[in-house]
Amino acid sequence: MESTTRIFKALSEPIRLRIVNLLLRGERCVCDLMEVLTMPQSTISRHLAYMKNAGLVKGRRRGVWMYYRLAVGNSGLHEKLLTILASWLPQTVEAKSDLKRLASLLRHKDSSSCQTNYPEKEL
Amino acid sequence: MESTTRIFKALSEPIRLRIVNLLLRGERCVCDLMEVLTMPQSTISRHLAYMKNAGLVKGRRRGVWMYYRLAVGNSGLHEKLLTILASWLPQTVEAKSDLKRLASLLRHKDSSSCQTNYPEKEL
DNA sequence: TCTACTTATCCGCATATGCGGATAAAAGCA
DNA sequence: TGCTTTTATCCGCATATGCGGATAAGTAGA
Repeated sequence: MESTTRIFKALSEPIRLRIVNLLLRGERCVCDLMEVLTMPQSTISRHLAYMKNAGLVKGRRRGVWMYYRLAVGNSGLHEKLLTILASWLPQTVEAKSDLKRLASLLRHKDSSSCQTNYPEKEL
Repeated sequence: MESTTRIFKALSEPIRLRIVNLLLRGERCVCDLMEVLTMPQSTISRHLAYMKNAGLVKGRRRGVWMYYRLAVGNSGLHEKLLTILASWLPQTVEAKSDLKRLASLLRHKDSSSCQTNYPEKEL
């Protein structure tokens, strides 16, 4: 029950729900997240640390970049939560506008900056 | 999104999840909740006020007693949350023991004290 | 109205957490 | 090693929230 309330806490800030929304489309590095969400890097990293501690996301280092992705649900509740978030989040105005900004960012990004090896889901 | 994070916050304390669990079986007055959860009345009332403010529960006064019940989900997400909580909560040890204590309380309760008019779900 | 019972709110206190600038740490490259 | 880039953590500060005893408010009955 404690681990469940930690997940709920991790979902209790709008900015963190927006991060979840972005990670639903694949892993992202901190620099992309801060650009899309237009928040200072320390703020983004702090939220990611909080979500990681709650078991909501996982991080993978690749060179200087840290890529974060959603952790697969390790309990029935966690898994179902991700499912309903995946169906609900994209309807929200914040999510839609973030995804637009992300798509534009990926289009114009310098190819020498952070890239993911993983196939992206459609934006 | 703001209203959603308020619901998540309302679900972010173990004691509040235990209240949700009890309310899944029907409405309950504050005095029953404080007895089952063995917490002081001010603590129970404070949590109920928080949950009510988040739209998670509703209160109904009947004489001196206040009966609280789960609010029906007014958004798709809210509704789905209640559904998965209803399937997950009863599996937890805390929920099981609370339901036992509730059943025993209802058995031995003085019939002159608070009663509900609504049919109870099976304990 | 006075009293008893139930619940809501207030109070002081402690902790958790948010913010964002500043600084430290990690990694890669020359 | 020294420099650059990216990310993590630290810092001081402000706010939110938890706790439970004390008190206020609401209700019913004598």
